[in-house]
Amino acid sequence: MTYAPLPREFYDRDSVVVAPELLNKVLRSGGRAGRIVEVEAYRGSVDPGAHSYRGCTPRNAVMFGPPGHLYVYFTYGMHWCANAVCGAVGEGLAVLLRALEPLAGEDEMTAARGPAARRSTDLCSGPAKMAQALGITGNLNGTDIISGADGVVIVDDGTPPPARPVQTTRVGLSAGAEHPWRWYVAGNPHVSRP
DNA sequence: ACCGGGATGTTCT
DNA sequence: GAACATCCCGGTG
Repeated sequence: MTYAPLPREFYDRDSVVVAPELLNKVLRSGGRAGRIVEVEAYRGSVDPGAHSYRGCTPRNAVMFGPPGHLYVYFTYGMHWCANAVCGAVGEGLAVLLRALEPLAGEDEMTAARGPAARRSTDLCSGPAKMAQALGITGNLNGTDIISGADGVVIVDDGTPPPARPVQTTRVGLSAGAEHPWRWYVAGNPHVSRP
């Protein structure tokens, strides 16, 4: 067991390459951790579904910064979602972390999620559920997930990515919905939707 | 099981 | 003023 943080070179590539390789890595936030089982790639100026499509704004500035940082955004008036920034500075690439299989801190996750989470598959089976379960909000936007200095890090525990991940179109988009840039671990019950 | 609507506030047109 | 990388609850079958 190595539990090595993913290095900068891992993130410094196109998000469409990084995304499927993030499957089966471990996201840790303080004492809570889970295996990444569902991701989506967002691709900047070529992707009308990406927040970064129309260029840098105060909201999406972190997406245009260095890879290996966390981009956290607020949506629908109540939900936070978290991405791993990829690619070179200025490209606006990121991978949305959509679902985890809980590995540690399940009691904290359950407390954070509230009464709606009755089963372990309710804890992190969606991007906003995952952020809520792990206590990730806007105050972690821009933090370094290579050093993990602010408590959030992605590590490799030695489990390889699935040889044959399921690839589909992304969830919840109007623009850019045709691109097949979502991947998940086949058969995993913690995925947001099959 | 599946579907429809409401919550709730930031961001950008 | 509209859209929004969502989720939850209550209806019906």
